[in-house]
Amino acid sequence: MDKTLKRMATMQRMQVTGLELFYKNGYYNTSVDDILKELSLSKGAFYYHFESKEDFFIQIIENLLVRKMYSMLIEPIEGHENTLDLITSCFEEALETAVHNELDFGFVLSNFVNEFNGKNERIMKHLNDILRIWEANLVSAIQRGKFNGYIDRHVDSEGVAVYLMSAYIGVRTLMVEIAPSARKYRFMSQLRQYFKSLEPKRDNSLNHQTVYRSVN
Amino acid sequence: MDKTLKRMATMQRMQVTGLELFYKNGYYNTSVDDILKELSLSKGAFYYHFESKEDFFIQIIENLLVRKMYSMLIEPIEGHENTLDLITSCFEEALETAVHNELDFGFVLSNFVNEFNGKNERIMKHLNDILRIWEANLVSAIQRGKFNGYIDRHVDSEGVAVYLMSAYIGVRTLMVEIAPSARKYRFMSQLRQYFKSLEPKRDNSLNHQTVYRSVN
DNA sequence: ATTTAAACCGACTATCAAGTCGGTTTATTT
DNA sequence: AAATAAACCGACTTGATAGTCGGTTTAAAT
Repeated sequence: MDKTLKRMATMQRMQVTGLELFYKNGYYNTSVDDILKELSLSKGAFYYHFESKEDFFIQIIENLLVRKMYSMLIEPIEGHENTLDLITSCFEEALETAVHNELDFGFVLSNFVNEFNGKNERIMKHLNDILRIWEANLVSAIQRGKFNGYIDRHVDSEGVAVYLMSAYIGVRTLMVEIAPSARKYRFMSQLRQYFKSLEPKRDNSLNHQTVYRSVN
Repeated sequence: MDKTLKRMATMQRMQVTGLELFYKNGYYNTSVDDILKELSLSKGAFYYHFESKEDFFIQIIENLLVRKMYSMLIEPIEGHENTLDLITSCFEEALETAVHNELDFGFVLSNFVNEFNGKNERIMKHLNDILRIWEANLVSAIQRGKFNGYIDRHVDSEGVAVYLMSAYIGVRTLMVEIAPSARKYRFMSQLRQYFKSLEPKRDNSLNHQTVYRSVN
């Protein structure tokens, strides 16, 4: 095998397993040896490829977390259809993977925010960057929704974005132990209820209302 | 000083400082010595009063966390006035203490849930108990609101409770680093918007039909 | 086949943290 | 004042864990 390929493959394996264990047990509670044991690799291999445990983690953020966030929570809401529908099914899908105990990267992110807050400034910077991207993307989705007539013009886009992120992060915390599936269902119902209240008021513009109805 | 009093005083001091440091740096990232150093006490004193670090933490939960949760997030919404107003001002107040970097016990709780989830079953049991109490209390508050005519009868009480807890826990996670005050303000606005949608509808069953059908 | 360097091994060091324990101080009782 | 026990001290043990480093294996290049 090509040397560069082998290098990439090994690093990739380490990062994937690393993320799994870091998420499952926490960063500080997972030793480098834990990861290496899982892969039947040695300390030497690890420190040949990575400078330090911290450096390793930052590479995981950049290579895995960021990409997954994009594909799961950012790209799915970039279309020009009804924004609220897009966000609804995006959240629905992300929470469904969570119910099945798969990695839900939105939560992985907030989980790490909790763990590193006030402890590791360097890592926090990377995590906050992703949060900001997520927020910015939601804001522009809301604005698109307003422009296209799916959302009332008087709605505060930033406010909705913060509220959505809050709700998502929070429900994932609540889903970790108690009745994940039931809580997901209840959460999604209330989210729809909330979204209802963001739709254009009748007195505003009948045109957009019709657009909405036809799409629905 | 009375022996029993001295004992209580020392234990109390240890627990208060312990909670502060555990919250700030995480449980696993805070050593018993860190706490003792802060208080100019020794290992001997600690293990004279507590069996282990874990036992110490559970006593903190029972003596400090539970009580504070009650006084900050449970008792304030127990009245018979407009439930939605009660919850609004309760959250408003709790988030305001958070803005000023004081201990916000709702978040302390969810923070610990994140840290111990999958790692320490015994501690998780205690934390989940508190979550359940919070939830049950919210549910009965919503039901009271329905009974008193402040909330629409068709609203799903459990759903609203889960949604509220989610939103609260989530916004606190988001407030840890970026623009806490602005986020609090935006969050509260959207919460009010959401609450508006829970108020009784003037013309009854037809509207609710539409609401529930749009769930697609 | 030989060379060379990347990839990997694993014993070792240094450090830190939980918990132990024999001894000392402090305050109460008699 | 002496006796007694609670409260506290701090050196020590035990067990992790991050990171080091000299040595070995593997595979591409010549």
